[in-house]
Amino acid sequence: MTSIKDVAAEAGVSVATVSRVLNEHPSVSEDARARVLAAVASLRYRPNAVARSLRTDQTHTLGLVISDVLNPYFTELARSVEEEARALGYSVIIGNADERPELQDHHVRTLLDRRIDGLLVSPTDGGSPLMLDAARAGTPMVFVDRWIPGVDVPVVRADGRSAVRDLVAHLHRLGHRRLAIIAGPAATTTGQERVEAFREALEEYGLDLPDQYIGQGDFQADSGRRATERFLDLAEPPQVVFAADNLMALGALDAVRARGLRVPDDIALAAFDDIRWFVHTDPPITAIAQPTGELGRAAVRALVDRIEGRAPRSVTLPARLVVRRSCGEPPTTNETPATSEHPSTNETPATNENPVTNRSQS
Amino acid sequence: MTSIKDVAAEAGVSVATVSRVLNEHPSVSEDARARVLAAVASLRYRPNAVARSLRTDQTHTLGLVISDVLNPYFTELARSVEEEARALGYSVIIGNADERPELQDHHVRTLLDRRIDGLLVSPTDGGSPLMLDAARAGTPMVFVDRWIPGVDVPVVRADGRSAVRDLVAHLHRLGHRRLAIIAGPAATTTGQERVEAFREALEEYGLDLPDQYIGQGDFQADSGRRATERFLDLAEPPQVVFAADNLMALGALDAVRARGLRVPDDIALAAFDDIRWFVHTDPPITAIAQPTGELGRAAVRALVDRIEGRAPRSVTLPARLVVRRSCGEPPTTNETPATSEHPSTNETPATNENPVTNRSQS
DNA sequence: CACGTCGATGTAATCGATTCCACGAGGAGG
DNA sequence: CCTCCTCGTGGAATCGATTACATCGACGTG
Repeated sequence: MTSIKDVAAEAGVSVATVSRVLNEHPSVSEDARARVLAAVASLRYRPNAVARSLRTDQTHTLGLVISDVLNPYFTELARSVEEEARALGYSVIIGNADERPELQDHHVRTLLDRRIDGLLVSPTDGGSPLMLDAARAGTPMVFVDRWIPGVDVPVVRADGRSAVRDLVAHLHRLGHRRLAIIAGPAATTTGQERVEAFREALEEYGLDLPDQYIGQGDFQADSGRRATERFLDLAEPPQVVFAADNLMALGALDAVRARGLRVPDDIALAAFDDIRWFVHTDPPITAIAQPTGELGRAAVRALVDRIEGRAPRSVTLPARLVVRRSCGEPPTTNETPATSEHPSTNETPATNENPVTNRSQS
Repeated sequence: MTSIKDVAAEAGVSVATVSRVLNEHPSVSEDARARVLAAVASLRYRPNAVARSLRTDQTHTLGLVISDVLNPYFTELARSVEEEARALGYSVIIGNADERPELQDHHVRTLLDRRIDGLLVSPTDGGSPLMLDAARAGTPMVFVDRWIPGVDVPVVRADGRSAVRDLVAHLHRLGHRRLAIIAGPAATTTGQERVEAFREALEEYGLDLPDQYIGQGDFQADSGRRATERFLDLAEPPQVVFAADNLMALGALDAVRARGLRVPDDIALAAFDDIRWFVHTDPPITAIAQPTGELGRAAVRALVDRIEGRAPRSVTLPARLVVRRSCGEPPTTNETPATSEHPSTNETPATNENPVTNRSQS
């Protein structure tokens, strides 16, 4: 590999001068600069980022540890994170935790070993000592989507509360009274919050959320299937199943289908997280859409602010309800297919406009 | 940050001894080893991977440049790549090219700057000078899924030829005679091959593939929609649309639906690349499934072989037809939902067993 | 007893960059 | 004309590891 010494030799200057040219230091003569650039070009020299990082103690790299790459929500998040980071001059290394705390730890450790400049995490659990230590030790860090309470780290997330209320209003209006939820792991904030929001919304309508209508899931399709089967085995099965993420909704769909039942006629289905495929499932699925792309970008901006010495801000954006047919009513809005937009812009607006239903109370 | 010097001081030995303990060099006394390990633990020391890489000239990192992360096929590929790499002691940095050659180049450049040990690429185009240079310069490299002809780099891919023949047989048996294809970019091997395989299979049945039945796509949903609209505008529209990847199939579905037409009654649809959502679309979509996970793993093994001085092998695995209802016939096999399998093993077997249809000629 | 061998350890060179410091030339100002 | 400052430049230290080489003591063998 050609190094800065080779360039210096070729250009007839010292390595210091080469470095100055490369870093756009002002005091370099026009002559020297030209010779260096010529040498760089002719040798096809590229600076060794490893050496540079060692010296400057910065890698211009962000770590992103997400819970599950196969979940389209996180895929989209990862994509927007990379995009914004690139715009700000950073690279991103993605670690996929697969909802497994020990894998999450593995990635956090590897990323810290590589001396990434900052860490974006969507924690799978309540936080390992490793991660908490890193946060306390001053590693620039931002939580995205999920977070860990009691840790002094900015959080960028969506608030689904109002959208969940819209959903319950919608369901109530359609005559559904027995509503069940497939929850995420209790160790995650999103696992808890969505259940709470759901319960609170039900209370507004005088509805109860009995324990047997709370399925325990782990954000994976399989758990959604099992929880749904259990619901269907009840003496009085729920009329609606609300899955706390898109994969569990997929599993629920499997379970319903395996019994020869139909959505929404026999049982209604709704999901947290909207994904493009929901437009084309049988039936199209009513879902709560997060402003995924904006979340990713905001998270990167917060992290980079922190890294570059500015004060990072926590951000909470609203989610919104997208009504389709899986709960029983044909959509009243005419929806443009998600795929009709350009891929790089196909995300749901952050505004909470156009809720299909007005809530009956505040 | 605590460095090896701090550990040495704490343990009362030299940095050399610390390094030896950490690298399991045999000639270290039991006493010194114990003191070093104690110091490492009490200081929570972690070696600086950047410094280590600079000295040893290896990063234990692979680069993976894929065409489009939002495409579930590539997401799954990326996941299996990371998994196998981790098992072999490597990390993976993913670069998403978004089907844009200049972005692909950006990522290749960044990865090379970081001195990754090897590169896994699924090229979006015919190959930029940058990538070709890197290959010639001896950067360990392996192509996965797509490749660039005329470059001496091992290729790990699926052969869809026989599955495409099975598909055409299936379509022919259902009485379809006017078959169209939405092709991928001509600059990609998969873009070309799938059209060729399709044409050859049609010829076996005495069928023609007129130019107007070849839609030009770019592997993105939007192009699938446009191509399908053009098909539907023809005086004699095709009876079947075969999309060369799953996103274009999604676009095709959009287009058909926007016209108020139904699949398969008004027009049949099939896709290359099977994804779990195809089980639940309306209707479930007949697709050609690649052994995605096995491709990823084989690619990593080939690359690591190359890196560690063994001879890498090109690998070609068969794809297989998965019949669902989108072409007109209820499936004759009872399909287990994709989500019933454990997420880490939910991939299609590499064998070509169980084709629903026997071809009428070889 | 002398010498060679081997195991344990430390010193210092090295990887490829950045950057502090010193130095010389040239220009401005007194 | 001398002094001082600025500009351009090179030498050398530095980042945190690995590793070649030197050293030294203990031990086995002739």
